[in-house]
Amino acid sequence: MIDVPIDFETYWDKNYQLSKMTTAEYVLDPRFEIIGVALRTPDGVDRWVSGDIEHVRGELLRLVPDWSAVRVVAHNARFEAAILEWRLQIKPGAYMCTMVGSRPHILPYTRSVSLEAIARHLGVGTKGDYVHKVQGKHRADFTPAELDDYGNYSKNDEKITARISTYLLGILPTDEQEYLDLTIKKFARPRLRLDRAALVARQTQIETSKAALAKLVESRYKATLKDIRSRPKFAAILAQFGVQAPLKPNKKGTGMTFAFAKDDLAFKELLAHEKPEVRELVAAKNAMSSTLEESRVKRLIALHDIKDGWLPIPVVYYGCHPGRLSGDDEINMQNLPRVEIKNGVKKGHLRYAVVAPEGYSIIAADFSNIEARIVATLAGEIALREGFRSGADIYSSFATQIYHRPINKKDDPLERFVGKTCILGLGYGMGWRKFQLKMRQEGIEMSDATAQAIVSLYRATYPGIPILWRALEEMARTFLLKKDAMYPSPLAGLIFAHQRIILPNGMPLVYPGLRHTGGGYKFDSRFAGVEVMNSIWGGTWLENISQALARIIAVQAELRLARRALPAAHQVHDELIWVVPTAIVERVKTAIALSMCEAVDFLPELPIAVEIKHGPTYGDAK
DNA sequence: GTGCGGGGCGCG
DNA sequence: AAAGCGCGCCCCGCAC
Repeated sequence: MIDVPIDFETYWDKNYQLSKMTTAEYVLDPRFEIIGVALRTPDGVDRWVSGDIEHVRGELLRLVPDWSAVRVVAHNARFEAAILEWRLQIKPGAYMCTMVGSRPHILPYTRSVSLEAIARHLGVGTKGDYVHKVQGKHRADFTPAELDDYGNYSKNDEKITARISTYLLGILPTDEQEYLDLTIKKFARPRLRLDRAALVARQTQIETSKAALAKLVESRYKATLKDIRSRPKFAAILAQFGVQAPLKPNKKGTGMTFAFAKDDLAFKELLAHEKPEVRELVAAKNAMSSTLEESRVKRLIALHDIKDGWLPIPVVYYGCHPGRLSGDDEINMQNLPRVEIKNGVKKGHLRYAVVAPEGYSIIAADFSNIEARIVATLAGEIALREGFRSGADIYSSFATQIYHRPINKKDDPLERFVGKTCILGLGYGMGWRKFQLKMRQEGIEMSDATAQAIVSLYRATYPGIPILWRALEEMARTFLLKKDAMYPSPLAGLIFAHQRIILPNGMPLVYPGLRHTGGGYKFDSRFAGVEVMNSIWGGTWLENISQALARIIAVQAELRLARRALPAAHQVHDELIWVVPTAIVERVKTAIALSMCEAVDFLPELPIAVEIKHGPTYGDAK
């Protein structure tokens, strides 16, 4: 595979530009026009090709005879991939993106992955600003000399990209390079489709119910849905019925704010208020609080219409601190509402609109409670670990200890739920106050003493877990705070070094600017200035590490299967999604199960279990 | 009009 | 503090 760095320059103006629309919308827009493209051809020459789309395509095919043997290198490769594949019908063998490839090691220190910021950080050149001079300029508007200048600017960007790539490829393990490529292809080569009729039907349902709500609110309360949405206006409406709006401390702890969230207990209580008007208003507020489905259905219909029904999935490699993917391009395909019935309301309609093409089925495979299993294994809690391995009902077992009587899934769903929350939540150090609150929000009342007792019972039952929190703090104090420190720990091959934990796949979990202050450990936030800090302690570290290890395990499985001709269409953290011919679904499910359950090299004792389902739609595969 | 912070909600 | 954590997008209100 030979690397070909490439940089497209395309028409843009005030309203038509990438920063104001999604990649798919921009590239497939009628206004789309290639001004030119800079690339380094396999003979090592940097070139600039300019002309109409047929000319560009012809030249790219002439200069690079075998694109299947090429890895395209670009800064924001999702953009270059969309142009190459959707506009020029050119399919390279692989992609390398310097923008997302910079996220694991460099972003923690630059807080920006712009070509300019990364180039400055690495000292590999300075980006020009010619692109800002060409707003609203079509190719035909350029004089030959201007086009030449633009070509030189573009070649400079391409060369900088090439240097950044050389650096990154030197530090990114080959598995990660291959995985990064798969994330670009999830977008460029969609395998899932959208069911337009299902989307429109759902949209109509939503519109109808909103219209009915608007009518009701207007006739009874002389208010609009906008008034309901506004916190101060809603408070004023409540006051008309003698209800003082519930308050809670704001997030910064600098004052009070209205407690109008669906899980705020004081707000929830109003759902049982003696006045039917109050109950109705609170229900209306709740209905107006989530617009996810409404806006998402719009976005999906638009996507359906610009890409012939295909669903390109924009995911960001290393979008999250511990390495997981994040969403992008105005759509987060990792938070579609689940298929379930909550408070008597059916959810998950959008998942039924994500479908397999004719003759194909969707397979969704989940790692079962992978993080809790990792925690048990890292902490050396052998009984817990082996309980998971044997398929025992862990949640019921712990609930049995809480309630001093045998609990089982069928007869004691509530008690088992308490046990489940403990096993999944208390491992990261949740305190009894938050535990009690969480339980209350689920409708389970619990005294202070009971909540304290349950949290203590958890820590006493699995003492290795609190010990692990302590050990992580000790290793942080000894190694993460010290320059040039390097401790290869016995924990899953984790190496503790200055401001970072090196994971068993060689990738870092970075804590930039980590320091110990009076209030504990803090590190610079990725999302704001240095003055904004994230706090961290043993429980947080265990959470970050477990999530990072779970991510590596999922990626290893995804790569194994991709190499066996089963590239995943989508991934949601611990869930992998494939689209396969319906005729071979059962065989493929077996192959997937075997591969996903393969022992993990850096944690051989980890018991793995998967849950695999399939159906014609994503909703059915749950 | 645009950008930004806060509160909120969805998923894992 | 023996403290669950990780994201992206939405809307509102407000500053400029």
